[in-house]
Amino acid sequence: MARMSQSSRKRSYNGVSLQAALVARRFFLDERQKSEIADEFGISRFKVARLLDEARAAGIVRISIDMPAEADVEVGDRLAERFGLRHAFVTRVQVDNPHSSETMMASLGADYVMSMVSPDDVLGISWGASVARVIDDIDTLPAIDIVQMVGGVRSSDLDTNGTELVRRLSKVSGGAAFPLMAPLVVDSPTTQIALRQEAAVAQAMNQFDRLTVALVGIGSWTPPRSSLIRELSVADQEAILHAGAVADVGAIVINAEGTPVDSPLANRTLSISFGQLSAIPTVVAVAGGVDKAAAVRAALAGGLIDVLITDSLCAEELLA
Amino acid sequence: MARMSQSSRKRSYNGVSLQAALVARRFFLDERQKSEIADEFGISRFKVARLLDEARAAGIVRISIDMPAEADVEVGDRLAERFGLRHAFVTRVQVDNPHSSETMMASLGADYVMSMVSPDDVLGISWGASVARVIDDIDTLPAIDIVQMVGGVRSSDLDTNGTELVRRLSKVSGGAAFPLMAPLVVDSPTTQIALRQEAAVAQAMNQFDRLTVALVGIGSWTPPRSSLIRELSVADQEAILHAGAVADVGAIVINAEGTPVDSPLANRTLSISFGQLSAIPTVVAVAGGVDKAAAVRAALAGGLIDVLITDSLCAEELLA
DNA sequence: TAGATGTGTGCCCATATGAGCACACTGAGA
DNA sequence: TCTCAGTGTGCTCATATGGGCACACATCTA
Repeated sequence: MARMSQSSRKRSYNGVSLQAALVARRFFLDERQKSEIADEFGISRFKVARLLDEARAAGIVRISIDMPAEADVEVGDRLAERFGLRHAFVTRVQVDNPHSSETMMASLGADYVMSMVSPDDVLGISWGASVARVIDDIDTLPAIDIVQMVGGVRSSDLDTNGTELVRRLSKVSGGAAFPLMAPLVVDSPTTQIALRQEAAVAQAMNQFDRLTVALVGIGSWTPPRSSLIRELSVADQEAILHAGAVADVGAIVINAEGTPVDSPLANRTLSISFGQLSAIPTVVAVAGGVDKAAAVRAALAGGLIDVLITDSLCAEELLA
Repeated sequence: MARMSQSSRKRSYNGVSLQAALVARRFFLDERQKSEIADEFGISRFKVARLLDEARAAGIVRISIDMPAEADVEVGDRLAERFGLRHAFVTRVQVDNPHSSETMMASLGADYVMSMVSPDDVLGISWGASVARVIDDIDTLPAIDIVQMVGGVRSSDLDTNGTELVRRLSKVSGGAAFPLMAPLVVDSPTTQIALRQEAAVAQAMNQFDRLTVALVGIGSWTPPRSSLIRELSVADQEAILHAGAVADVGAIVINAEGTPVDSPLANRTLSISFGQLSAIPTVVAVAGGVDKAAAVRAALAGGLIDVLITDSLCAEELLA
């Protein structure tokens, strides 16, 4: 209909016509439809679209999203891109209250799991303080099955025990619970094989291949910040460290490249294997603090993780 | 696909989930498509749309448009709504430089005319300083016809003379020019009738019914701020004032209600009539200053104007 | 003057999007 | 235990929107 003069010189404010600004206002602020705006200004809807593009390109339209102050989304995105993660969430560590980041990480992790889990999913969980805190914050879930991915441990207190966590979560979900009623580490491969065949144990471990989502922590070996270490004899610890251990995920110990180390535990643990964990479509890892940076980097290198929830201290170290 | 837990309690930051904020960021900042975002977060595109609605409703998404600092769009909108105008543009008067508003009004008016005129339009212009300044700023136009709507005047200087303005504009447009080669006011109705039939005059006046866009000024009678007044004998002035004159548009004199006054000029002017002006789909009026407020209000009351370009002084008075 | 080139425009058509609906699940009350 | 609003969900289908194209016009060049 209305055809503009061909070479209409643009009287510009910030590089675009006043009209572009007016159109942008109608569109973004008044939320009118483009064709409606076109009618109002007597131009074609295509022109409206082009003016909007112009306005955005020229920076006339400024959009900002209020993020929770505690979440540093920008750094999260950088992390995600750099390490090929689907998502990375970074909580800002407050200098006056270093513990707050743990709370925030838990909250973020819980949010994420609650929002992304669908009724067809099967959720596997490992153990440890970080995982426990996330689970504490999960208060609604579809009726999905919950599977314990690593055996029980001695030293961890009852609350962060895998079996206890499975029970708590399945209560929330209303789905089936698959606790792994066996120690994480046994003394001999024979015992391991025997236990595997126990109905109660097999029932849980048979679920590993069905898992679609996993929630895990990351343990560090250098420096030692891992609940796993405390479960092992000194001899085992030394052997594993000597094999190049940098991190553990579940009970899988990996080196700096993210590949499993040659470890005396190989046939003596009752827990999910490297291959099985790798096969899970969505592995969500929670780990924060400078100490854990090397371990997290190893896990990232191994491609074990799809979603990372961490804090700014760890994130900065990873990006450095 | 992914169906969320029914009563998922929203862990809220500013009333909406963190997820909503993340989705909003992807959509508004990264300009991704909703279905794309849905895939990324593993939710349906409908959910994405709803999260976006939520986020906007909660005020998490803040959009601002950089307007030229001189244009007070908000007041313009209030004016437009209050008086049923299609558009109203208001320039801010700078206290240190009161003349700047005239320049800005001219620029705004020129912008508007240039952007809204299409090749099928026929543009009519009146006369006066404001109109002249707008026309000075018009530097591109489709090849449209330009018609002079009011006859020539004695007192106005050559530059703001209607005929001169028509020539200038038609040069820019490249279309036909229809100057009105006759005095605005003649002494007797007989002369008026005679002139009307002159080919040169009739040629222009026959265009009045074809006009689709008009650019006019508004003259004030109380207080007297009108070039028209200067064209009239004292006797005429007094008769017209006595008849309730408040404003003139072109050579049409109206009262406070916006209806034409009983005037001795009725059969003695060579210019567009009230009815003809009212019939023009888009009448753009340019007038600013506190002095003109009453006159502008009258023109608005009469529904003579579709688009108003004014300054903040006049606008405030109108809205008071 | 004629041709070449560039820019801005509306239009076609595949695709993205929104309104309203039907359904599943929850939680309260009899 | 059953029923019955209330709420949140994905789905259908009409509508809004964007990518790429062809065309008109303006400007430049020989």
